[in-house]
Amino acid sequence: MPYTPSAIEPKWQEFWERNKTFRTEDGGPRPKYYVLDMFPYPSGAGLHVGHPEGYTATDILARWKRMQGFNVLHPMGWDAFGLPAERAAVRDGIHPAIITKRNVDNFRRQIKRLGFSYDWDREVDTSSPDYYRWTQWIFLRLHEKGLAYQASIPVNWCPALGTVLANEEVKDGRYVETGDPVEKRMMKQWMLRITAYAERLVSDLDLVDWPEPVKKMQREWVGKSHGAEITFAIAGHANRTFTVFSTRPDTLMGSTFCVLAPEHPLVREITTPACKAAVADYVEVAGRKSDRDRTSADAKEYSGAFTGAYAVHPLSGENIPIWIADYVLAGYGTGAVMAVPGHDERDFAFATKFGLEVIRVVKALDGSEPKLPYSEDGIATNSPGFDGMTTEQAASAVIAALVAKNAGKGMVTYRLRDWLFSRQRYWGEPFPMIELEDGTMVPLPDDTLPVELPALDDFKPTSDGRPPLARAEAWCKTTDPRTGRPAQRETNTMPQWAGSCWYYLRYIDPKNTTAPWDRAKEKYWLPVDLYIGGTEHAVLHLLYARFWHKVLFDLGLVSTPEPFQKLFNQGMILAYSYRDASGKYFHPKDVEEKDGKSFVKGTGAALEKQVEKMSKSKLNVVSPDEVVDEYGADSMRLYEMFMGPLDAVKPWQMNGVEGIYRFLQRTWRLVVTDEDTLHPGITDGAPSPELTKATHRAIAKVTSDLSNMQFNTAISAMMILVNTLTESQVRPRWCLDQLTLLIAPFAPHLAEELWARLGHPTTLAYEAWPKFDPAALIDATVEIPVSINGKMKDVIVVPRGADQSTIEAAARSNEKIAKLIEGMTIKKVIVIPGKMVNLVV
RNA sequence: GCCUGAGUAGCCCAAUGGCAGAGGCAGGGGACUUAAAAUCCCUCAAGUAUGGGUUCGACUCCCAUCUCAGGCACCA
Repeated sequence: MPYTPSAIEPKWQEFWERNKTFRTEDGGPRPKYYVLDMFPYPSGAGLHVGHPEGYTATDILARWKRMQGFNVLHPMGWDAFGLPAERAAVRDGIHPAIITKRNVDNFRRQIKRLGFSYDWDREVDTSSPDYYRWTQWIFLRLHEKGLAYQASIPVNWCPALGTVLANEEVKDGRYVETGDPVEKRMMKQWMLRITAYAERLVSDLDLVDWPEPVKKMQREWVGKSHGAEITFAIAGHANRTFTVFSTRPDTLMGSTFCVLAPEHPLVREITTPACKAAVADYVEVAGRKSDRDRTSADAKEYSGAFTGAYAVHPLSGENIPIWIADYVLAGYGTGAVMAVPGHDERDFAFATKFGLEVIRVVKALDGSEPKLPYSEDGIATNSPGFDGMTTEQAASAVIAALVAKNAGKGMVTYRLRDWLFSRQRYWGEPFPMIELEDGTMVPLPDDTLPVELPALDDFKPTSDGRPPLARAEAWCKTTDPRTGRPAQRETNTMPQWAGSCWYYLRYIDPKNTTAPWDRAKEKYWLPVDLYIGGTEHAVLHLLYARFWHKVLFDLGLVSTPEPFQKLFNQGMILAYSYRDASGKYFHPKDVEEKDGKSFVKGTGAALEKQVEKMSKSKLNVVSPDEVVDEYGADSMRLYEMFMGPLDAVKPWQMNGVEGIYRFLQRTWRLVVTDEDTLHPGITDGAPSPELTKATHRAIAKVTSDLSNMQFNTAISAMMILVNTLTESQVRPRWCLDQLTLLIAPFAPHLAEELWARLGHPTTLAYEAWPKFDPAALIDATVEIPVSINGKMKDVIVVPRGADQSTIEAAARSNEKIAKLIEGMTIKKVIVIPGKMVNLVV
């Protein structure tokens, strides 16, 4: 029988399912290994080939670790709450739960076809009441700790979506997912006090084995900065002060004016009558500007208005003017800055525009006076009492002087803001909170959970702008279970991030009905040993999940300070797309390529070929289904790993799959003939030295590549072994067994089938991983390149372990080399035993 | 603008500072076949983005530049 994935793959998938081959026990003598995928949002479009990239990598490692004797936890589930299902529900009039179930079923089907060794008994679904009951439970713990609160704040309101968005979801004034514009609105919202964990979210990054760029992005997101808080009195307003934050307190003596954000609460009060009109105008204009306009990079045009008021410089006692300008952000720090135009680009640009005084208070370290604005560190100057000090010394001295005058102190601030945690949506976790008649918001007791979503058939916000849940009037109207008094349910829901903040914990104990997870099981399984997913979650998901985990840690509910010990980001898979001169895209099946150029089939019109992100509109999406249909799951898996390093961005090439398919066929034919018998060359005898060595070499290479997650080169090593065995008419069973075990994590269906045909009665999922003998890899002789002036000229063969003089003699007596060096003086000979010889002439 | 990462045959990609090639695709040739497909065998090809530097020796280390990808961008 020729290699027929469509026959053997379903067979083994059924076998694994029927025998619960991959069911995981919680505990036992084997060491544990928890390998986790970032679970998918089950979209209506189904899987594309990017999803299984990470899943294949984790599956290979999971299978490999099992063969190495680890107790492996490898689960899968669904991040099932979310906006797309709700929008589809509004559009099609179908309940989001039904849409979600349909999508989940499709995702599960697609994933199961790829033969991943998940323990499906642990599948979780964040939109199931059994799951979100515990999401609500964790929210109550956050609330108890004072980490969840309501506040009326300016929020990012997205009119197109009819909901607010977290700061992280907005970029350049638009929703990052859809590009819909976002505007500021004051609203009462649930907030989570993630800022209380800012310091630990930064410092604990030292505890984990994550890619440096991701750590950096998280550090920058938290944005820790050291400096001083400085209080300014206001001339003529005896009881009024304002506070600024500065990272450069050493430049305080160079502060020639102050700037408040237009929204600063003091603006109205301190503005003098003469300036009132101009200031009011400016506040109005600034308020109307969108975030996008206010921060757009090209709009380097500074604007502002003078309030007429003066601040008292805390050290010099001089009066300096107070301006307002929208380059000072109301939401960051104190919403006010001391302007040091000599040493800050923005202040400099502003001072230039409005003719304000600029003075130098920092010289370069070499004493020179670089052009202003000069924002590097240096030596203080023009700063009575601090002259001659370095930036660092001056900063501490200024802080000390401020402390003495009770006008400031050293301070650390963070860019991180509290997390806006409510959405005006239907398809999310309801808050387990009720509002009493007196307006107080109180938590529901744990034993009333879950607060289930009410049945609705219209998921739009109400006509008066309240969230969809407000439509469920009977549901909203409730009583306080403690007092029996009437109450209203909270109608906001949690954002999609909520469910994904703790799913890795639920996998540990997914069926527990009395607790979110069992403590002993948690202690056994955590932390996650390896977490693989895309870079798109480098900040948001990972920061939120770490925050929740730390809260749970402080509550004694989890035993590790960090949830994910090692993180790895897979690179994105791109695809070729074809576009004609007018910009119209063509599907690859309508394209033919000739001499490296692309043409439309039929018409012959010339096309541009480029590599782009897969997208429907570019007609370049590849679905795993089509690949599995044509080549099988094993080819799909192997090709995804063979394309290149896991973390590289790389283009999908269908004929690359073809090459992999051919490799698997060759592997198959080593063992099975087209007549469906065992290959006649298979023997039980000892393999030849050559085949022994080739096999040991493959074992060594695949093993070390797997430990470094270098799947592409591991596959290459297996190809070499297969090619070597193909050349041989004698096929020692030992070699074939070893090869089958090596390939098992990568192409498990093929491996199981060959394993069975080679006469093994049980699954190879728990067979011991092959061991190699380092001695078997050593050759009796080694080839050593000989170069002259660093250019390789010939190769000599010497016994392994030959000493320098032997090698040098061999090199000099080599016919070709001897001829080349004839008549030349050898200035120097470099011999690295076992490596090379270099003659310098 | 700033910070990362990456540029190696036509393409995807390998190479502890020591023979530029492991593997795959595509191309060429051959065997098998009535023929084709499939299969098997053989084979072609770049000197590593560019310019400097360190070294006996550089794809690898250092500096500058270019291109691409990703992240950040009034955060005081």
